[in-house]
Amino acid sequence: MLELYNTLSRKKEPFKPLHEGEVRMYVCGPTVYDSSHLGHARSIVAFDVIRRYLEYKGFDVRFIQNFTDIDDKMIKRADEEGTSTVDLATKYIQEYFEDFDKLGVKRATAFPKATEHIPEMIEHIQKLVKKGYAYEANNSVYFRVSKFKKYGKLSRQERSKEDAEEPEPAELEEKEQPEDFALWKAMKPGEPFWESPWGKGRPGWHIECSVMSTKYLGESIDIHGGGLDLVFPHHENEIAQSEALTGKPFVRYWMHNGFLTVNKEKMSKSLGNFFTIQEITAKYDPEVVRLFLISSQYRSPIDFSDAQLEEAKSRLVRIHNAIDLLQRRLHEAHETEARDPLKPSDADAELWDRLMTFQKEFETAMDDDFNTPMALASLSSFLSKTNAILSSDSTVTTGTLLKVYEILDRIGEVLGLFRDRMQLGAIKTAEATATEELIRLLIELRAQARKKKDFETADYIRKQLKEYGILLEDEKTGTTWKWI
RNA sequence: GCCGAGGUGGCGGAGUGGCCACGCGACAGCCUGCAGAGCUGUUCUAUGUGGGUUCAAAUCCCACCCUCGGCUCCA
Repeated sequence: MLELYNTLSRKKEPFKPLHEGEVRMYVCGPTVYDSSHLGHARSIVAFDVIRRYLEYKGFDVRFIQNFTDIDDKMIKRADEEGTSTVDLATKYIQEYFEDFDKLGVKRATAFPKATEHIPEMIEHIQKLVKKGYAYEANNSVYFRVSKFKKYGKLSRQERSKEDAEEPEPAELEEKEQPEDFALWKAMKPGEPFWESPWGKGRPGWHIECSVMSTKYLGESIDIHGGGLDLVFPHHENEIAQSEALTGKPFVRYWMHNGFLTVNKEKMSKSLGNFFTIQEITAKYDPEVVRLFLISSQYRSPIDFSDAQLEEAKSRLVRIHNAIDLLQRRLHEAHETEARDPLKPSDADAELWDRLMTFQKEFETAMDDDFNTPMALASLSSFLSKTNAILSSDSTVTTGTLLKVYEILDRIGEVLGLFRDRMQLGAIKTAEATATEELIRLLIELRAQARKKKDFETADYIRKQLKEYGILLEDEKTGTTWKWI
């Protein structure tokens, strides 16, 4: 039974989607005025794993993530760079996809942009005005917080003392109460604008998520996610805007990820202590970065350091080695069985047993609010056992090995890890085939030298190959090699 | 001030009443011509401090100390 922590109740709750077998989730995406940094990756990867696990559980997941492509920061940055907000957005959205494809993040069902939903936002605001939840002042429109009685139910904050947007004296004068927030902002000279019933202007920040969530997923959705910093005011305001209009619960489960910190301080643009995803992936394999990010539970803070990335790297190598061993045994078993079918042995039984235990442990961990560290622990234990069995003299049938393979593949799919490693019989180019044959020839020569106790030649071959990035490893059943 | 998260071994990180995951590092043994990988074991009588409850507490209660975050843009 899947349980997840709901920020609304501050408790873990059993997860039951609104529509049987289907999950509708919305995650707040970035404002595309600058490169994504590792803090963003923390959030995006966390919800990617959540989404993947829901799919593993058999849910049909509709996953929407927005791009905020118009707001104060967009305008300011476009001005500084002498470009338009549209070009700025195009540039960083493209970069966003490059970064997160690299990190193995699955694409959302749709990536709606704020500027593509202006008419819907205007309509929503008009309805709020009609119902008395919003009012116009000097060509801007504000939400009347005092009218929405449940305001503060998510963040447990009394009403905000300031506008959620930049507090400007002019705005404060326009607003009835300081806690009211902007739904529509009147145009200032030189700014991009859209026509509206209140004159030229642009939407406030919060309205886009309410509108796009409703448009793509319906008035009530299952999961709405984002960073902990969005709880107030962003998500609180989304609830107000949406529920004031529909009278229905906007979101059933609010989920918020913890921060990525550096020296225990939040990684953020304003503190200047951030690393972009491009910087990090230039230094570490994206898969290492991903493993690092999921080695903490998504709600816990996670502290960045090179030592942590190095640890993740070692861990990943270990996982890869275990998979490589499995692949070799599978090929061997396959060749053997082509001649003479293998009988299931005690090793088969034990491996099978461990596999079932592993799968159960993995699911229990993930069912408990997506406890990825515990899930990884079960993986480690299982791989240790697999290594022990596959390194011993006992034989395991292809049937069992294939089952191990299948389950590892499914779990790799949930974590977004090591699946590249698992390609069986990948198609090779002619050059690659020739290279492999040459390497095998050298291994054969070295084996002959070793047989004659000519270790000088044997070590020379191994050393030279290592220089070319090829690592030889001697096993009982022969010598294996891999690229390093 | 208000709201919230957290302090676990050399390090990272789980665990919400008993026997304390898992990983990284270090060391030892097995294996090996050597190395690597792998396995096994040790490091490991770890739970911010002081009290209390209990046969039993990292886990529950009380007090205190410290760190970080939100209340202004932020994943």
